[in-house]
Amino acid sequence: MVTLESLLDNMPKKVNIKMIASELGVSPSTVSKALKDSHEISKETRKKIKAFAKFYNYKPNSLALSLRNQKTMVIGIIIPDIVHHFFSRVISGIESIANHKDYSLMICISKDSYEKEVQNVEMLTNGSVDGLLVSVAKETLEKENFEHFNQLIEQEFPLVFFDRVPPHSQVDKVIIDDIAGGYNATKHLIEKGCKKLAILTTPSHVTVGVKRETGFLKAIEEFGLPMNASFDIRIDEKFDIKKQIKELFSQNEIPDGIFAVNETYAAIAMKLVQEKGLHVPKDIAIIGFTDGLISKFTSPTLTTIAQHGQTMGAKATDLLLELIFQKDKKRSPKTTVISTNVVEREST
Amino acid sequence: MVTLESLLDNMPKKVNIKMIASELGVSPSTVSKALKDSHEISKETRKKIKAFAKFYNYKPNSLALSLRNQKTMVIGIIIPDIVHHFFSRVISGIESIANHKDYSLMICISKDSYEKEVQNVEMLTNGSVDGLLVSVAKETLEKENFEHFNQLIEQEFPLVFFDRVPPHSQVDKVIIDDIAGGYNATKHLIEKGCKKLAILTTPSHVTVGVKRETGFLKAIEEFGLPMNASFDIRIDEKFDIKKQIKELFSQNEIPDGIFAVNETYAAIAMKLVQEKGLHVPKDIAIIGFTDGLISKFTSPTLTTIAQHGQTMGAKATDLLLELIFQKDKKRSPKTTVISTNVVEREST
DNA sequence: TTTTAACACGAAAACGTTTTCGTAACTAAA
DNA sequence: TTTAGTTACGAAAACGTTTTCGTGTTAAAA
Repeated sequence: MVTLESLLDNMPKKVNIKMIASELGVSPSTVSKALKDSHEISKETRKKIKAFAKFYNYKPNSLALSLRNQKTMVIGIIIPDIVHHFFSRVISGIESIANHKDYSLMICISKDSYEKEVQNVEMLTNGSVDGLLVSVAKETLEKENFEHFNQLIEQEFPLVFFDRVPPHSQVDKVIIDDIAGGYNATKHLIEKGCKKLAILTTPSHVTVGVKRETGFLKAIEEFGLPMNASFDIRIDEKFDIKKQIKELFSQNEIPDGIFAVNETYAAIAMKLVQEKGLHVPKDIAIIGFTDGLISKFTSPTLTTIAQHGQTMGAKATDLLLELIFQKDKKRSPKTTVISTNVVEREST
Repeated sequence: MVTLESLLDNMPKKVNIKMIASELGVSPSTVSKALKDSHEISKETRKKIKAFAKFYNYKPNSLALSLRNQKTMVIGIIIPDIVHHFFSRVISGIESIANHKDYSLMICISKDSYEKEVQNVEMLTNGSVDGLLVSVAKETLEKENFEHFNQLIEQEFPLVFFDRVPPHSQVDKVIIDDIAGGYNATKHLIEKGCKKLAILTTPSHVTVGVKRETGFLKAIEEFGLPMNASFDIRIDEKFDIKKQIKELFSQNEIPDGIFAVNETYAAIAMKLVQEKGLHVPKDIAIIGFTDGLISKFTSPTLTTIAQHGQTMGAKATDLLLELIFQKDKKRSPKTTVISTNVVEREST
């Protein structure tokens, strides 16, 4: 007679339905049905099979399930960088929704490289995931080559962009209201009495930088302030950031308010201002853009525009799941805008 | 006659080998072989099939491949939290190695919950990944219940722990040399002239906190300094951190040097010291533990013990890949220790 | 002209599931 | 006693690959 213990010894690392079936002298179909409590199978057989399965800690193989069901319960993510507080927060937001609906996450990092992004897209869309969440690599935005995404869209593959999105295209996306953010940041500086505003921004292919500057210029114009061209610094991260920001203070006239389109630029600018012997916010007020950690720990603490990365991730996931479920229906792309708000601290 | 264009219209979203085979009037086996350039297939047939496949952008389905080859080329990761600079760096390190060897990443977040961790382990080990990289949840460490991992180890499932590892167990792991780190941090403070040292640490179930304190105490003893019990603050993050740190300054005697076992505690402590009207480092020197972002932007900047998260991720992945490849061979568990170093800034 | 070898391909099994369909055995109704 | 209806299970196909083995055709050697 075969005891459970002797079976234990014979059983290899991981049991599957076939093994259970042959050990119990039934067919795989019977086991499968029994484990799902199908009334096609007699009570006693069900009980026996379930007990056996539990004892050997049987768990269905997810690859086989995915192949069979034509769905993986996995969401793919492509981000430029993971060592970035904003993106971590987005991922956290994605995870909270995904986890709640029993989806797992497969994360690829493009390192802002076009080639890597293409590879990642190919990798993820060959059956591994049910849908894709993408924040586009800088290099891709520079090249303006979105062919790899267009293919997916043609194939009606569930795809949602977030934060860094392709321009002018009809796609599903979740973005920050960068224009309003830039506007509000600038307005905040103006309300604090600043008259000579500078902006630390990104090269023109980075959409978010451009939009924040648009808001900045809008406010400047609306409040009738002059715009000094040399107060418009576009930082190229390929070179030394500090040096580029220093340009701002090497002129005969210096600003009394600085709007930085991200936290790092703001923090570096603040250090430089202080090194110059000037006081923040008395001599120069500074406002940043992000919801990172740094702002809370600088001296003085940094006023910022909060981006709500977590919300962005959650919304993007909601939208993606919508796409996954009503895959058949024809629909027009949807854009969700996340609004920002000023978090006032000591630097303004 | 069937033209390529007319086929295009008929072709559904994603082509597979079967479709190619039937369109071209050959068998699936022939297609598969042709695509691998097998000399079993004639040159002309090969050329025809490859052209067709390329035109329709055929890519093999990875689920089917994984099922067939019994390997997924995916590494699973379970971490307590992703919005944490250290863990992001570890992931970045993992990714760099994994990517280089054509592995992808599947990331789960335990949120420091035991239950979630168990779910994540089950999810990932049902065929989805070839190996697992785990940093254990706080709750699991508290409960000291590692049954879910023991099962994997019995099954000889490739598994490597990093940073937060199960204590006393015979497992493969990569850890920071926390004792040496704590020792060196303390020694650094002593060399800077501090005599009354305080430590901001974690509850005793968090191994890393305990180890850093062990190093701290070792240095204290070695240099013959007194240890004031009320200078040993164990912070429980369930309550207000700031309030707990304040305890340190509410006594009649206050320390002249503080060792914080992480960056946040250090930064908060520094703020508090300054609020008290005291000077860092003149009145009180502070050293932190981490390689986060905050340290570089506080005023004064924070001296820290660098943890090299990226290196940790890379080493853990190296080890895991080793396990995956020599899965058969019996071997004894290996522990890799990452050494730390003092990064001196202005706070000491 | 027969045997051997090379060539070019197809059939089938396998990876681990689920589900549809078929059917043997038994029970209940006609 | 025949018919109809359950009950309880198994066979087989399907998801998309790869690979082993077999085989019909042709060309070269005997």
